[in-house]
Amino acid sequence: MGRTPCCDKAHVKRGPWSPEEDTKLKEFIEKYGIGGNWISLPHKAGLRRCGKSCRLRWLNYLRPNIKHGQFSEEEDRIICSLFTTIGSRWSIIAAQLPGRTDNDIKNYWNTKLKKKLLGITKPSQTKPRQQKQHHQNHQQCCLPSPSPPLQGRSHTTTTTTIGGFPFTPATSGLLEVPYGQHQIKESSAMITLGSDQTCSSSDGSCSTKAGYVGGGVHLDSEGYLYGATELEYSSEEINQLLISILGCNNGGTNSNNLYLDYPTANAGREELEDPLNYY
DNA sequence: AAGGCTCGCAACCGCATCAGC
DNA sequence: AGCTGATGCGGTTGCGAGCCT
Repeated sequence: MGRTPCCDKAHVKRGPWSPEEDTKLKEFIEKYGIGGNWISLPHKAGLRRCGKSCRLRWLNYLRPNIKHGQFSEEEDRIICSLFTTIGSRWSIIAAQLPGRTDNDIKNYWNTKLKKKLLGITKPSQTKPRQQKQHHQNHQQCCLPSPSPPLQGRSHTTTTTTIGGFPFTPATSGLLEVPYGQHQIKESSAMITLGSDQTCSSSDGSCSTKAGYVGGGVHLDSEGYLYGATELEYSSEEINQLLISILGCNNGGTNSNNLYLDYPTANAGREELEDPLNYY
């Protein structure tokens, strides 16, 4: 009945790691690597710990080049940008932030960023605790509204406003969004989650893109956005995506028209494949 | 000064996925 | 193709530290 436990819980130590255990684990791994597999490692290293626990401790704390401490503003921006596009896929987000672990980012998001960005102010008898944080101005950045990550894709053809821009869905071809004078933030353009090529559904041509932002939208080197043809978004989803890519403040400079060309091939499809499966 | 409360973070848990047989 | 063990991942929990009354 049930699954077999990964280790004998009665005979392994749990809870916080002691400095001695850290040293043992670190020295063992530096000398022998993980020595075959994580399950057998604790025994070989002379630790009374579960293999999973050893792995976690190594990955999240002991591994070289782990960055601890405050997140920079740039890191904040990358996190919220990626969260907006791909949701809580912490390992993917962590891969974009050298030295940060998925656990770190998850904790940071859950305890700080989420509250900041969504403007959650818990009714409380007491005054909010003084934050050790260095920056206070993130409410204006990245998340326009407290909506869930991209999911349950829906098709829309209504004219609306996204990111402060007039938004005009057209009927054919490729999603193409001229930015005008808006600069693409470099880090967003460098995010790479999937193929670096997209193909036009209208003429069949393919081109290499400068960046793959996730959620099926590509940036090319000239500042154009391209949506993969198999994807569709509601205007609200694109709104989130663009705000996260363009940065915080479009500041009402809304003189540029954005055009969204939906591939006609997908017209009428009730349910589309989850684009995240393509990664 | 002490007790209560809140927050942040390390660690745990269980499910999903991968890899080898 | 199916089974089993190992690993990866994301959600959740528990504890310690700091703040408030």
